[in-house]
Amino acid sequence: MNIREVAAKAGYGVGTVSRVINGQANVSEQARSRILAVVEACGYEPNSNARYLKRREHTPVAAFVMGTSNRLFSDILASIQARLEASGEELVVTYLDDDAQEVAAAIAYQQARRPKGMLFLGGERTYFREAFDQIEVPSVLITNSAAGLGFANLSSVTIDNEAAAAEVIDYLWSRGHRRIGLLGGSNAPEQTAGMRLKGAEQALRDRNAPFDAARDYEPCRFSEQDGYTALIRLLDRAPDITAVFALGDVIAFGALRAAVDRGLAVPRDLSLVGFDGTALAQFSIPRITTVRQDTEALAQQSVELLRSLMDAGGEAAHTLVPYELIAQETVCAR
Amino acid sequence: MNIREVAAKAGYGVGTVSRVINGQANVSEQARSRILAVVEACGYEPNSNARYLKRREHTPVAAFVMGTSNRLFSDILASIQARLEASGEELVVTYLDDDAQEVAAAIAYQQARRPKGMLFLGGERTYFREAFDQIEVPSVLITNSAAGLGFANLSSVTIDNEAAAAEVIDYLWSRGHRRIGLLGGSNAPEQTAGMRLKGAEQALRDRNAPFDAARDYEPCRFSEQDGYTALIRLLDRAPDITAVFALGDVIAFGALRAAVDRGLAVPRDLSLVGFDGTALAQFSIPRITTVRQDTEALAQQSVELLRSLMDAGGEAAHTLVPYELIAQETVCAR
DNA sequence: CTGAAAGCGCTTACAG
DNA sequence: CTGAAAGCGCTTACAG
Repeated sequence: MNIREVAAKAGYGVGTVSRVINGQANVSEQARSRILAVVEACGYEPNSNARYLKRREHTPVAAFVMGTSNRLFSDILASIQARLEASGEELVVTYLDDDAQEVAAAIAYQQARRPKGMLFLGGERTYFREAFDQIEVPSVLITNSAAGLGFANLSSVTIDNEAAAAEVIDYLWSRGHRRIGLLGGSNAPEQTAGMRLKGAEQALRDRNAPFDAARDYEPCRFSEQDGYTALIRLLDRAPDITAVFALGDVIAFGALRAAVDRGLAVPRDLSLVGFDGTALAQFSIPRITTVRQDTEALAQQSVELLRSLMDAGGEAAHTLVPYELIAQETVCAR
Repeated sequence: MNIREVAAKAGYGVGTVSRVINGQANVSEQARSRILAVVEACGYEPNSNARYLKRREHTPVAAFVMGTSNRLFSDILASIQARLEASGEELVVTYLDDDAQEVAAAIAYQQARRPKGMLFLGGERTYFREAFDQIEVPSVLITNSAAGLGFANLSSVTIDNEAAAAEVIDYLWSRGHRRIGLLGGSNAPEQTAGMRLKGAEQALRDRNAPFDAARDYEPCRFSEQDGYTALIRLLDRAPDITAVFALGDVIAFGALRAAVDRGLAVPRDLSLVGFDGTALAQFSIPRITTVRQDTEALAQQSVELLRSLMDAGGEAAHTLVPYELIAQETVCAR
């Protein structure tokens, strides 16, 4: 079933059918209703390849997700998809490795499929700075800031990762912790987790805390298993730490299990803070003290920013959404 | 940059360029290398809309995921995407509500985008029976069986949900539990969770257990929060149950938290079994006794079945992958 | 081995 | 308000 068959059945030309389908004004009521009836009866749907080819507009919005086990990202993604769908936009999701080069993947994707827009869930500023100039479509970086990078087609929406991480350190410090371990992400300087690492390190340095990254920081990917083994390694190396700040809930969740398996009571023997405020932290036993990111706000803002960029004339903007340290059950005073 | 420009730069016709790009044999070595050089230099990538339009082959493989918080599905999905990508196939993911009509969504999608193939993560046999005849593209149902439905273009790969659920009941029974509550999914008869419900109910009936679905079963969606509130409702209604079988880990995880908040020690006061064998069960405190599904096998088989269906001549097949009841820390004897 | 031409299914000026 | 025609960027018989 194609547009010609619909036109024939309805007794109009294909141009008129096209106008009806696309809701254009200059069509008679009679033509509209007759054509709509045929479309309805046949269950006709326009071929999107032909449509996009003609409009030179191409495929749907593409999302690149860093890491496959990050619950925060699935939550945001589901909300973004629902919002996009509400306005008739499709979303194509590509999962990348934690340490993949997201911008390189996006460049290849852009060439092949010409998406309307692109969304990055997680990302490293360094990669954007170096290669994003090859990206022509409207894009939004989510959970990291693109401010200062100077790309007219790249907006961003994020919490202030550095400040939030500093607040975690402040919180632990105020509870008497002096030897604090850091867990997760990589030390790639400008990755989402890297920004948190930076904020935490700076806060420790501000307090003249005895922090030595080589000993007190253990990088790992965003998965429970990686968080588990990373904490084991960290404890082996720095057994005197009294608190651990995991740079993501999924890591904290694995670390919590590792601590318990080591015979450490949390928080009595070891305090633990996560990051993201996902269901993992909320339903875990004990509940994990964490930094809550508002996934709905993140999703809503990203869609809005993308849309503004896609409408000609929209300018890149960098939005900060609020975060909140939620004191739950995995930190106690020293 | 389009194929005509490449042809002009290389000094050949567009037909020859097309043949080179598509790796066809009947091209001279000289033409191939000259064209490849131009392609390389310009970073040319063929426009996929035009390509798919022409080939009448259309867009990439589409996956429909039932529910947005189901960790099992994200695990399978990541593995499927990696496998597809290895053979140059793209995957487009659509998240649906737990209770959406996946086949209706697929029909609309098929009309609009003509995917090469479709994958369903979760699904209800009833919907397939009623409407799948409108689907023309090769498809695979994952985590539920399509055996007996008789569609030539629908394969399936799943564990035996009924048998696995019966085994859980058997296990709880052998540990002395007589009043067993069931939690999660809907009573839609042939949904993935519904199959488990069916197997569990049958096993209880086989033992003449005093099971009354209206009282001892509480449906809910696949999320921690829903599992949490569902267990509360179940316990309010049937306070004498000694064990709960949650039809998914994500539900069990929320239920575990609810039990503890109610002052029930798990497993001393209440035993709990999950389903799926995800990281949630593996890292939870206590570790949740669960039925492990082999996500890698599920992913590998689905891709294989889909590929066989896409290669002309492939026949629909219905594969059962093994499951394993993993006794962990949330069940004790009565 | 190669080029010229038709056509995939749409949308959009252009006439009328 | 409507139709006929061009053209989006490819692939693929068809000649040569």
